[in-house]
Amino acid sequence: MVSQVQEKLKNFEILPFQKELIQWYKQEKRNLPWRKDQDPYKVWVSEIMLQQTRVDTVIPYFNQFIHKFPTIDALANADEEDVLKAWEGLGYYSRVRNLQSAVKEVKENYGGIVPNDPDEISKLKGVGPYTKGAILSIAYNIPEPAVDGNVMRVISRILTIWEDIAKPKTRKIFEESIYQLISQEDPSSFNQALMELGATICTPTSPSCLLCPVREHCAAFHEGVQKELPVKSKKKKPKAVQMAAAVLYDQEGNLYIHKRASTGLLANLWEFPNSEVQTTSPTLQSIREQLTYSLEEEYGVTVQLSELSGTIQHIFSHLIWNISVYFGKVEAAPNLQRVTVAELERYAFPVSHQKIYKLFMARD
DNA sequence: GAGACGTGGCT
DNA sequence: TAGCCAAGTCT
Repeated sequence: MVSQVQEKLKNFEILPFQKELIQWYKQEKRNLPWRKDQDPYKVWVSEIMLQQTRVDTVIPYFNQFIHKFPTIDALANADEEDVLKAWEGLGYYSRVRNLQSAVKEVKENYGGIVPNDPDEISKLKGVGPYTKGAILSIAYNIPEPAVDGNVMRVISRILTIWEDIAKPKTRKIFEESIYQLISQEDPSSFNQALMELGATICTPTSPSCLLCPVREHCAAFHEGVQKELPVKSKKKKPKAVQMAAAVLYDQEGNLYIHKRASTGLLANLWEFPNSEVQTTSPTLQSIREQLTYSLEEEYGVTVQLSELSGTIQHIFSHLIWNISVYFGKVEAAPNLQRVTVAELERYAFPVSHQKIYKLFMARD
């Protein structure tokens, strides 16, 4: 495959391509908050936030995050609670736990300076091949490829690469291509230009080829196959899971919440006590009975739950939660965290449990 | 290497 | 609507 790329690059006008692409980028680039300077820390934070996440979603999170944690030192010294709270609603929460862990590593072992060595930076938690290349090129102007979904889409069209970009090994083909194509003078602009082009012109479904600054270099455009590329195999459907959750409250209006495990789904976030339930159980227990039993077993809480108060659906990338929600008045719940409504806003909740809380607040 | 890991927006 | 997507990484 790599030799195929070499073949395609034989008659490719690399220098004009670089020049036209970079010139377009410098003229048309969006004014984004992480482009105000080249601070490696801010570049790093932005790259982690942007993983699998839209620019428009990231902008307000980035601004608030940098306001709260302006430096490596600030983030290294912060409480994880506060860090997760700043990430609340962004998803893929291990990203920020890894980021804080890596920042501590940089503070302790690299004197607070983000390493500019490919092997050293790769050792940091949460820094994979893409983020490595992005930080090295954008913050340090080192000619390393930063191959994300945009770059695979753009390059697959430019060079008509028909490999399935959903396969992990395919990324290497694009990295090889970029090593050949990347500007040695301005790798930062080159890499960002490729991503910018993918985000604004060379889009997935209907690319605006007539506006493209490098369409004359694009094999897919010349062959009229830009909409057939890139090739990407389909992912399978998320699996539905039946859940039940209880909003427990007491006489004083306190609520009782639980901190999730430190690994796996939504790690270290807070939630209302809940349980997965069987809807196909041979004993045919009702969901409410299963939840009552589970509250007793898991949290030692004995409670008379309300009738079904509502249902929430929450769709993750790999599963679907259908949550039956109940309310319950308790005297106390020793194994759960008691909080006032005012205190609740200091705890980070996944969106699914924010929905549950809204249901509770809307009760009459 | 396939699956886990979130969320909200778009077609 | 159901599916796909958006600047991936870890296990």
